[in-house]
Amino acid sequence: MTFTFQSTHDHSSCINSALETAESICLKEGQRFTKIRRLVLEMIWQSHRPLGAYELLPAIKAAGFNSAPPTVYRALEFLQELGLVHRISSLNAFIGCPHPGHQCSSCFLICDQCQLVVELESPKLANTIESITADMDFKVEREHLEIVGKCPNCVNGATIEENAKECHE
Amino acid sequence: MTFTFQSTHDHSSCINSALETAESICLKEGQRFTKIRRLVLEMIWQSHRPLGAYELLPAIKAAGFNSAPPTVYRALEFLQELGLVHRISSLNAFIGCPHPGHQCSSCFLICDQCQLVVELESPKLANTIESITADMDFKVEREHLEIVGKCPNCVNGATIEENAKECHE
DNA sequence: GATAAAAAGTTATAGTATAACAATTATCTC
DNA sequence: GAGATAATTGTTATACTATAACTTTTTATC
Repeated sequence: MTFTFQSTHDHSSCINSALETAESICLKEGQRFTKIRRLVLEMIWQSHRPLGAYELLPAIKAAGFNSAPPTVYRALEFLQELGLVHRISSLNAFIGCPHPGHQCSSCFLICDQCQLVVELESPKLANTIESITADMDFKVEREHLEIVGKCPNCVNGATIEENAKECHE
Repeated sequence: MTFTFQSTHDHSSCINSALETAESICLKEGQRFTKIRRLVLEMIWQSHRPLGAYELLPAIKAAGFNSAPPTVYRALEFLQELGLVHRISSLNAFIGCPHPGHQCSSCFLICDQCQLVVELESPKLANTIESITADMDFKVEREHLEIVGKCPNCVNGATIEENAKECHE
């Protein structure tokens, strides 16, 4: 079950399934899921909050790898190209994709209080984009919708600490 | 008439109307439309391509002002707060808003070949966002949709130079 | 004109990302 | 398995983007 802000959420299964999916996608694409790449993806999936590239460096160093910026940016670039990770451009930060391989237009719901982010696939959004661009000959290659606001937990008065303690650590 | 990738487009009227609108909005809001702010807005409206903050510095310097980064970032922040300018986060660049004051959800059509950008208001997008978020208690504060691809001119084989020569210089 | 508030000047630095080249490791071919 | 090739990682340096903090100047208000 994909994370959608609910507290009832088995996060370790998020991590495991993300790693397994990544492994099979790499296999299918003939790409190597190296230790650094796996480590970076694992770090990113530690939470449903986007992480900055520089926040990943300590873990890389701790694991005994070179921890200069190119190391992490290379891994992130690789993961993004396979659709395993997305960059939230307004935050200069990266988050795991819950449904890599799907093509449907997706959007990001970003809570500006607790920083949790949910990615949703939306056929309706795909339609909207299609209808916005169709009558003007614009050829869409990719799209990125960020919706910023308050997540259900924060709307209902959860403290940031409570939210952090829940599933989405 | 708002710019929508057409070549038949009186660009000097774009600039003038943007500056006049800005002036009246500042007046209404009790804000000062200082020379630096006007200059920055004018520079941004020189084209329908987003400009990086550092690209604005030479013009500021040429006009006799201090051209350290804070100067331009302050002006940009001011203009953004009044809705006169938007930041295209995936490009770290800024573009003039063609319809400041309106609230309807807007999106950016970004040509990755000639760099022209069109901002469109879309009630349909507003609906879509509403329907995505409504049934999950997410309280929307703002949204930002970037659609990247090829604009009609580039789809139809215009060279970048041709496109640059047109209205949207 | 004195005072307060806003804007702009100035210096320094934080944060994000990539270029370029060297060294190492994995893969492929024979 | 040895050598050639390609992919990955190490390493150093630097470019690009943005803001903090404090000073000076300008503008508005009394």
